[in-house]
This record gives sequence, structure tokens and C-alpha cells, in this order.
Amino acid sequence: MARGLTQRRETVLRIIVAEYIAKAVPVASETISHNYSLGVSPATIRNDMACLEEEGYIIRPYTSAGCMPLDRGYRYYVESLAEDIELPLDEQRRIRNLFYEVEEEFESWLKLAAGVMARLVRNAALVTFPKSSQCRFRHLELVSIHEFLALLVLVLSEAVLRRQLLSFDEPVTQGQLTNLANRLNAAYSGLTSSEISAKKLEAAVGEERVTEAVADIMAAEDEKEYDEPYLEGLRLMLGQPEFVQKDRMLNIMELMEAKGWLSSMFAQRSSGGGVQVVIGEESQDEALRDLSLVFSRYGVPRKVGGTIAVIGPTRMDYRRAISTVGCVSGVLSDLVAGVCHSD
Amino acid sequence: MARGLTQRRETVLRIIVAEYIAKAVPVASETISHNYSLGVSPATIRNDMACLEEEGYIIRPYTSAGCMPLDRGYRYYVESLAEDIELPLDEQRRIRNLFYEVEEEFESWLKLAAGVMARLVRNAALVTFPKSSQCRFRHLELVSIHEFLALLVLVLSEAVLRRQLLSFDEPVTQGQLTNLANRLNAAYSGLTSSEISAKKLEAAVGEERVTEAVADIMAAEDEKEYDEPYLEGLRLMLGQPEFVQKDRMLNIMELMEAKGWLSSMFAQRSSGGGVQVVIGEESQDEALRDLSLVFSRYGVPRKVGGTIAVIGPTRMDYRRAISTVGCVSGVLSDLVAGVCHSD
DNA sequence: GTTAGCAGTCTTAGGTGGAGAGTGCTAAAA
DNA sequence: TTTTAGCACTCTCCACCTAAGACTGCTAAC
Repeated sequence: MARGLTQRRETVLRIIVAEYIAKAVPVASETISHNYSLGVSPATIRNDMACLEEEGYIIRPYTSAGCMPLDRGYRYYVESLAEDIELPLDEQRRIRNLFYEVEEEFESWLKLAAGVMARLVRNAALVTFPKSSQCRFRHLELVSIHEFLALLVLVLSEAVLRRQLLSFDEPVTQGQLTNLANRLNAAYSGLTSSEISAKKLEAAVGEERVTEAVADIMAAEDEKEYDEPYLEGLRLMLGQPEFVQKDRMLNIMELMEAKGWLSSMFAQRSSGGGVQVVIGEESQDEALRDLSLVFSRYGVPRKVGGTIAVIGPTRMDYRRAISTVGCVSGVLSDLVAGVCHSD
Repeated sequence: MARGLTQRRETVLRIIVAEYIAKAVPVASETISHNYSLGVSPATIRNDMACLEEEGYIIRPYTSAGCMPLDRGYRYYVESLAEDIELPLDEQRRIRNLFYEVEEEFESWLKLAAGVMARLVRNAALVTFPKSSQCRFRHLELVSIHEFLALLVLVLSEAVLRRQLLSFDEPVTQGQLTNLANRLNAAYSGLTSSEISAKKLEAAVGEERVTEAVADIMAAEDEKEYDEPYLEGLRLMLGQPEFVQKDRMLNIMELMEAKGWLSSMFAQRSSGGGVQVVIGEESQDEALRDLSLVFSRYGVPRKVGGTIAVIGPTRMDYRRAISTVGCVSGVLSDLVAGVCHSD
């Protein structure tokens, strides 16, 4: 039997992947021959399948069974999808409208984005908080709780908000706090964490304490790669037939609850833009070896950005996932751009 | 055979519940007779078991099998636990210390509380955000994003923080915003939502827009029963043997992701203080019929409070759950009291 | 009221066989 | 050389059975 992928073999491969994605059941040669008009008999398909198996695109669960795609097969399928698969325009518009209906709050947008993606692809979806490359001080506010305790509210660039309780060794009045806040706001406006650390103002009641807290928060903000992300639709993903075994389900949940899994997940994100796909074992992470990831950056390049992703079994509707992620990332980018227009 | 619960039968019932909680396997008469020195033979235990079954405390999965507790049996067991079961003092201290190590931020405490409880009881744990009975205005801040868009940051009583984007029809400068914020802060300090709505200030650029937003946010805050709670340890609960069937797992996850399940969960919380237990079918909610709930209010009575809870299968270690919930609720109450001392 | 003994009941695991699905192979046809 | 038909073969899946094991229910004696 000759090697190499003839045109028909490529078609057969695409059919196998598409069928398997749709049905989650090993694909038989007869199914292909019957449902698709390739003009050849099942026996011919079988020959092609043998070849595809030899080349590592597909595998059979046992001798004489239908075949299912391997990671390499999925990869071929994904590459073979047209570069520009997009959702139909009316669906894009429908999604976009969802965001304009919701209140003008950032968290709502992100949560909505995760929810929308999860529902559309029937898998888990995740959205990280957008983060600026280096955040800048915009504004702070000090609210007295009682005489030894105050609430520090810090507004950073891109509408990032942080708060922290500050306890003082000596009694401090709201008047003093307001005073202090005014001076610090004037002094720190637009500065970065390190610039604030470097600056030394004249000592005043609580001034050092506040400055230190501000610099710490901003430094932490700059440093941390990913905030706690919004994750939705885990249950949709776990409803997929690949997770019949309970331990597999629990493994996934353990993975998701663990800290730092996100970073490992996006470890190999290339610098290239657009929607990217990591299939099963292409991932570094052992725990992700039978999961796939479709993700994209969103935001304003070189200023602020986050990541959105769809997570599912390697048998995932890549066409749908890629187009959905692409659309939602576009919508979110526009929303972000609107908020940090003048930064 | 005589009816009624003799002292020994009560003991047998407690042993059955305790054994079943520990092993998750139907309890045999021989097990009881062997491992506990009741001074009677298995046959006698069997007689007692027959009686307990007749009275609805226990059930057998089939004729001639060991027995397992019914809701009524669990209820008896819970009531029979001493009123004042508490964690050993050193464990209490260990838990308390965890909270003092963490940064002084409210969200961190709540998340930590949920995590700690989940780990200790090996089940799901949940903590709602504390909420004041009627929130009061403390402070607002307006930060210009660009000339038609500003960020409203609102600080309410008990350090509750809300933010919202506001768009304007006409250009507004940061100077105007600061001015407006100062006036509103002076005017609204300490007021409730309705008092703010009632008040009419002289019109100024954007004044109406801001006041309206503030009143809306505060009204929403007053109205909503439960915020999105912190939920941890779902995976621990789902690891329990009662969830071997996948659909049961998915049902639970669906329930948890649904909106409003919390309110239905705590629907029947009595006004009585302390730790409370709802066992299986005692709950109104059909979906919760094989789950139990151990929960408690925390916070400062009549001022601000939230709910913490442990959720698990009816076969749950109630002793451990009750003592843990009691301890954590105490710690959280102290922390909350510290923050809203002067309110 | 309690106990020993034993028959009886139900579950569980392991094994068997037949039906069905789908391929691999071979030899012939195109 | 590629394609096809035909058929033997492999493997799963399901239903059914059996034997072992776990406990109880019952009865009669203590």
C-alpha cells in the first residue's frame, strides 16, 4: 500500500474527525462511505484508514473496531479549517448585543463572556481579568472605619480597583485621612509602583504606612500573571461522554481548583495573535494531556490585556470553539478599549 | 417485640449512625456486637435493629442486609450530640491563627473560611458576603476615564465597595467630578438609599446621573439577599462514595451553578442562633433531598451578617461539621466586629 | 428478654455464550 | 496500480447463569 496523504485520504481524515467530534463513537468505514458521497466503497476507505493509522493520525480502540482521531489527527483538522472561520454575522451581532444589555461594569462583562462561551461550545470557558503591563496610580481614597483603622481604596489604571484595611498605631481622624489622601493623590498621579517607592514625601501621620501599602499593592499587581479567572460551564464539560469515569472528573476538578494551573496552561502561548489551539499532549502539562484549549488574548495591544479560553476534551468542536473565541475576544477588546481610551 | 426506644436501642442507633458515617457501608449486627462492648449477642442487636427499622430510624437496602440510617436516624443522632460539641482548644487556636496570618482583606478572610471548612469536613463549604440590614452611604469617588466616561467608586457601611462606569452626554472634566464628589459626600454621608432618593440637590453637571446611580446601587444592595457566595471543596464532596453515579454529580453541579439556590437553601433557617442542621428531606427543596446542610449566621447581630455553611451528603460527619462551623463562625464574627466597630 | 443455630435471601463477582459490529485479507475486477 | 466484493475473524456488549459470601429472620431453647 502506498504511503502519503492523497487528496482523498485527507478528506477521509477530515470526515473521521468531524464525525467523531459529533458522535463521540468510533467511526466505521461504512458510515463514511454511506453518509458522504466519496464514490468509493467501504473497502477502499478501510485501506485509507489503515494508511492514516500507520501515519499516526488515527487509532483504533482494538483490532477491528472503528477508528478515532489521535492528537495529530485533530491538529491536521484544525489546520485544515479555513483561516477565517467566523460565526455567521447575525450570531456575532446577537452576542455583541448581550454585552450592551448588561450593566456597565467590568466584572459583569467578563462573567458574561465566560458564560456565553461555555453555553455556545458546551464546555468550560474561562476569562482572566485584564491586566496592564505596568499599572499606574490614578487615585486613592482613605475612609475611616474607627480611630485606629481605615479603609484604603486604590484606583489604578484601566479601572482596576483594590482595597485594603490599614491599622494605625495612633488615633487618626477622617479629616487627617482626607488631607493625606489629597496630598498623595497630587503627588502620585500617573506614577508606577517603583516611582512611588522612590519618592519620599515629608513625614505626616500615617503617610509612610499608606505609601508602603500603595506601593505593595501596585507591585503585587504588576507581578502577578493571572488574577483568579472567571470559570463557567465546568458542568457542561464534565457532562461530555469522555468523563464517564469518576476519577477523571475529579482529576479535572482538582486541577481547576489548584493554584497556578492557569500559568502552566498558557505556558506555551506563542506571541502570535489570533485564536490559538493547544491539543492534548501538545501541552506541557501532564494533567492536561487529554484536554484541549482554544484561547485568545483580548484587550489593547501593549497596554492592557487578558486571556479568554475554552477548555474541553480533545474531542471538541474546534470549528465552533475557534469562531466563538474569536468573536468574544473581539467584543471584549472593543469594550476594554472603550474604558481605557484616554490612558 | 416491645416498642419504644430502650436505652440500649438508642445506643445501638447512635452506633449505627456513627459507623455508617465512618464507613459508608451498611452496618451489620455482628459488627456492632464485636466492636462495641454492649454485652449482648448479635441476635439481640438484630432484634433492636428490627425495632429501629419499624420506627423509621433506619432502613435496609434489601431484606437481609445490614442497615443504614434514615433522615430520622440522623436527626436523632444530631440531637443526641451534646449541645456544646466544640473543637479541641488547640485546633480552634490553629484555625484562628490562619486568619491572622492572611492579609487584612475581607475577601481573603471569606475565601479562607470556606477553604478551611471544606478541608476540615471534607465536603463543600460556602460563605456568603456579610451584608448589613440597611446599608448607609459612607463615601463616593469619581474618577475620569475620558471626557464622556467616569468611574464611580462607592464605599458603603461595613466596608462594602461598589463601582460602576458612568457615561455622560456632555464632556466632564476631572475637576468638575471632584467638585461634585465633594458636594455629594457632604450631603449624603450616613444616609440610606431611600433618604438619598428623597433628597434633591441643585442641578449641576452630571449630578442627577450620579445620584441616581448611587441610589440604585444602594437599593440593589439592600434588596439582594445573598451575594455570590464563596464556594470551596465541591470536589471533596463529590469524591464521597454517594456520588458514584455521574448524573447525581452533574445534578449537584447544576444546582450549584443555578442562581437563587442559596435562598431556597436557607429558606427555613429559624431565627434561633447557633449552628443549625437541615437533614435531607427536611429541606423544602427537592434537589437537596439527599444532601445535608450545617450552617450558622455570623457577624454582628442586628447590624451586619452573613451565612456560612457546610454541604454534604446526608451521611456527613455531623459532629465534625457542627464543631467546625461553630468555630469558624465565631472567628469570622470577631473579624467582622473589628471592622465595623464604629458604624 | 436473650441467645445459638440454621435456613433463607439478596448481592456481587466471575464466567459463558451468542449476537452484532466492523475490520483484515484475499483474490478478482477495473 | 487501485478498487472492490466476499468472507473469516476479532472484539465488544449484553444477558444469563452460578457459586460464594454476607446477614438476617426465625425458631426453639435458655
